[in-house]
Amino acid sequence: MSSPRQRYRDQVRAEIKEAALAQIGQGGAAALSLNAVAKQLGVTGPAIYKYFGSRDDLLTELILDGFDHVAAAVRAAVGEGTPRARLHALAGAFHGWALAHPHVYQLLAGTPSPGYQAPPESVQRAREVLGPFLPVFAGGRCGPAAETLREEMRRWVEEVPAVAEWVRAFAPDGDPATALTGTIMVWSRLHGLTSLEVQGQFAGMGHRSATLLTVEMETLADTMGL
Amino acid sequence: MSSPRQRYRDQVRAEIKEAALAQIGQGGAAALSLNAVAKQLGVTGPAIYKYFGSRDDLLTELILDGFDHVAAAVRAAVGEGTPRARLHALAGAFHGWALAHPHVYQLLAGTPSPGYQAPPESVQRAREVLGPFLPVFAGGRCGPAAETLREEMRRWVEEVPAVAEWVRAFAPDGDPATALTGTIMVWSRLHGLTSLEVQGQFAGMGHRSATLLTVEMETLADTMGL
DNA sequence: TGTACATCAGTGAACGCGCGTTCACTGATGTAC
DNA sequence: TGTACATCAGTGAACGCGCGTTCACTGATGTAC
Repeated sequence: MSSPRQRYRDQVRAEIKEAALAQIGQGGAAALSLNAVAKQLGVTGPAIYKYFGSRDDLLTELILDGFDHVAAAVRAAVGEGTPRARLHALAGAFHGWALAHPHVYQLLAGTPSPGYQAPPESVQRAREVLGPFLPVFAGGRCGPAAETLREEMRRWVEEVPAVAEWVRAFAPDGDPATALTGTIMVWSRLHGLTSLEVQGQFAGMGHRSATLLTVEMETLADTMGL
Repeated sequence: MSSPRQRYRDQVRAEIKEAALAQIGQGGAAALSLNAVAKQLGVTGPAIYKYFGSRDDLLTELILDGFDHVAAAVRAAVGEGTPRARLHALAGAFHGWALAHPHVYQLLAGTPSPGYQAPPESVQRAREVLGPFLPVFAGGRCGPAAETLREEMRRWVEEVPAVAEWVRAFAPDGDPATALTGTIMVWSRLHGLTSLEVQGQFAGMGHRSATLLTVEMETLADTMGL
């Protein structure tokens, strides 16, 4: 049970984050201004410093929150069924989340704003997002085209213990290199179509975004022998 | 033959652009400051206004130049051979250009900076970049997975005359919808892996970027029946 | 239940900063007779 | 070849702006006796 003061603090912190995200939504991370956030909450600028140490601290927290949110969305789509069906479910969750929160997606995956240093934890968080894809591919078999990539993944997983651990945590069975190969490819494809769409580059184009997503996942499933 | 004054003007304009690009290289478009550019050229801030109407004018010219450059790089890779080989050549040119000019690539394809309005010409320029891919796919045949996407492309090309013209200009023979399907997919895949790489997300990963590119193009060629 | 004290959210003034942009000007460069 | 004039690149001062951040403060809220 938290004290009333703590409860109030938490609530104001949440309101600050919300206003900050809204601001990022129109102008990117560079448009985030503490003074503007304060004004929107009906408060003077310095008041923010009671809740966040600095502008960068706020930005960092927004980014880590974003990773947690998308990771939760993907995790929630984990289920039963054929590997192919599971791939579609996970990809749909990722893509759907990004479209629902385009500003946050750009914050996570877009160009970092000038002078901002991404926190080291973000690598770990990104792995949480992609982790659920690993077991989907772990039981597959790479087609001939993907075999060269698998070879490189095999070396990677052998040389970097943290990667081996990551794969083991999500996909204890099956071949780690195959799991990584599929996951890298799904990441690249998802990011490609999602970021083009989130940036409005598909605007006025005659396709529904879900169609491209489906095609890309379907062909990836073929390649990975799912 | 241009006058000495004109020649001098052109040279200074080029130097300004160069310094501006270097600045964008470390900090994104939001880090572009006219005063800083001027200082780097050993000149006071207002002098820039003799050459560019405003900061946004400069940014616009950099973007349009960037499109022209990447379009030229792709065009230079057009050649003979099987469709599959031509696809690899074009994709390699695109990807290679992006890696050689990561700042510019992010300028073209990344999050626009706050308050900046992309010029309408940029749509036309982007079509010049992707155009050479159209004839590669025009003679292909979509696999079953891509068929739904092709159907949407068929409607698009029927409804938007500018798109039909674009396809006809680059791929007078073959099926326009198939050409568009392959081109959209190649765009999405290229942007995905290129932007992840340009943003350093693949850093410390055990794969050479060319491998992923090759695999993605190889599997796309399979899907499109090349 | 009432009083004394500690906590702490928020204020308002101030700091230095760099930004884009304007304006009247100086002085060198080029042009025309 | 020399002189008068026009062009125009660049200067320096100034504008208003919003930014992140600090600091001493006020006043309300919560706590302890």
